[in-house]
Amino acid sequence: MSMTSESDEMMMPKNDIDSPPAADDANSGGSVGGNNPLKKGPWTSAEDAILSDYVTKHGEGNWNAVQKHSGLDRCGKSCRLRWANHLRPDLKKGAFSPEEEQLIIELHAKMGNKWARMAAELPGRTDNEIKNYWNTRIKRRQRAGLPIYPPDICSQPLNENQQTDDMTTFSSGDVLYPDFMPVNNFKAPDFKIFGLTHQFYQPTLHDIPATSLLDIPTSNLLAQNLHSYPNKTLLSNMHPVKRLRGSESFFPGPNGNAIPNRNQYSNDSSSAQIAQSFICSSPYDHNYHNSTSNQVSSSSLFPAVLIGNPSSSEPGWAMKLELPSLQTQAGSWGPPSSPLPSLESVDTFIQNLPTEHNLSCNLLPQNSGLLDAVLYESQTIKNSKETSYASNMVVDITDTASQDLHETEWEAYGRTISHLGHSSSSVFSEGTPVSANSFDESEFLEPIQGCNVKEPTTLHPIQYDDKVETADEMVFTRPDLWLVSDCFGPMKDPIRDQSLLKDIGTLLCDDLGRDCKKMDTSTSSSQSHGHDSCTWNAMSTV
DNA sequence: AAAGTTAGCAACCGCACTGAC
DNA sequence: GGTCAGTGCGGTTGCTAACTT
Repeated sequence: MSMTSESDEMMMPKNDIDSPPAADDANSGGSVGGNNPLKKGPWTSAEDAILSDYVTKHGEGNWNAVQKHSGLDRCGKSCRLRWANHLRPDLKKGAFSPEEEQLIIELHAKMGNKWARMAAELPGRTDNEIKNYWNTRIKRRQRAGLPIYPPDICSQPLNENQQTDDMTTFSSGDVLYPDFMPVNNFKAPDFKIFGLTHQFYQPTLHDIPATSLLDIPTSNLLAQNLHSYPNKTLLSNMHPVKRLRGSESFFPGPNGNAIPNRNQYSNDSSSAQIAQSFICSSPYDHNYHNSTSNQVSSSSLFPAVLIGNPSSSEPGWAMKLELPSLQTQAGSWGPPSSPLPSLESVDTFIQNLPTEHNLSCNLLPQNSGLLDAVLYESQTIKNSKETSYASNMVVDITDTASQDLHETEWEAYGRTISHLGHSSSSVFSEGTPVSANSFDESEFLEPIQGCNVKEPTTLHPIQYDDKVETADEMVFTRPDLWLVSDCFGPMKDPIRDQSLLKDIGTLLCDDLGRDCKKMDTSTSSSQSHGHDSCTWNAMSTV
């Protein structure tokens, strides 16, 4: 098929011209947008000749001048497109070769929808051409029920340059997760932050409140995260439940070891049941601590991933599977046999991370700056050993009555005033948009509190990294505190750290509230998937 | 063979962003 | 800091060829 200019010499589509051209408009030298009507539609060979001649004589650039001086009734942008996509002498015509197709797949796996960058890697090919090819390919494979990325692509380790590139693009907010751009109200950058979180501290998946994860359309999570891991392609053709069944080592445990899938997920229990298990079984469920290596509480698994929606076998399911995003890193994380990064690889990754400050600056694309302040503040406080801490709240965190303390603190949490003067009390009441599906306070608190009630009277040691954190180092049951504990290491000074953590938690929640406010205005119509995405945004940021 | 449908492609549009002035 | 040109990108439209009924 050809729609080249050779065939459209006589073609004059009905919409070809915006308005009837004046006889001598072409040479009037009128400015763009003036009285000079601009032609639209397919280019004729005559126009091509004019444009080619002009560019040959004057070179590329200043495209509006082309329209002015060449006599073409085309806007500069159209001229540029025509030249770039069809008239450039170095353009390669015809179908993509298998090598080119392979390269496109690989490039897309690395770059996502960066068509121009991909085109730069494919001499003679244009970004538009690649985009059209890719979109067509997606549709075709979607129809066929095939994964977009072949297994060999998914399992290919990335070279160091790629990793570096990914690190730099990490902050750009538009590279790593291009394909899970807002889909069903789930924003890609949030996941990015989530991924970072797991790199920033040791991957403790139970840090993420099940409630927030449950909000995310399963297909998104599965597709955008899990299936970005090396053997996602294999998984993508499986029923969500079967994936769990088939993935022997699917999620990293608290110490980075893969957690074997639980047998209970091998049955045909509905996703709702599974989801319920996550809601009720939080990180604070003592079952976690009592879990054997083969019998891990569902809370310690990556919750939303497991909440596979059986209905996700719809086309959209496959569609969302081809997400390069995390793959760019996941690809470097390990062989296909270990879908999630090994602890070693994560450690390596962490070692390559920039400084904490850089992290906050570069790796949190959507941070509002408040998190920077938090990190900066925390580091400042952390570094000033001799500084007496402002907080006078003396808490014996090893107190056997810690459960009461937890609850008390949790209740008081909303009233905490941070060092920056932010009050978190308004986080949910003011900052969070309240709707039937949105993330409201009670919805958030209840599961957690309910789980807090289950706080074991006997705290079991938790294997973390190379050390065992004892109960008195891990008394906090709030996810934010737990997280921060992970981030900043074991608490050496319980009093100081606790106050610090409270501040950070408060600030983060304030940030959450601010984000929610912003998003409330922009996503008010897209809250049909449980909690609004800002919830996930904020929580994943945490 | 004709009509209807679908797939693929070229082109356009709108928006966002960057860099030069 | 504002304006403009250029660029990149996602989404969409419109057309034609191929396919189906």
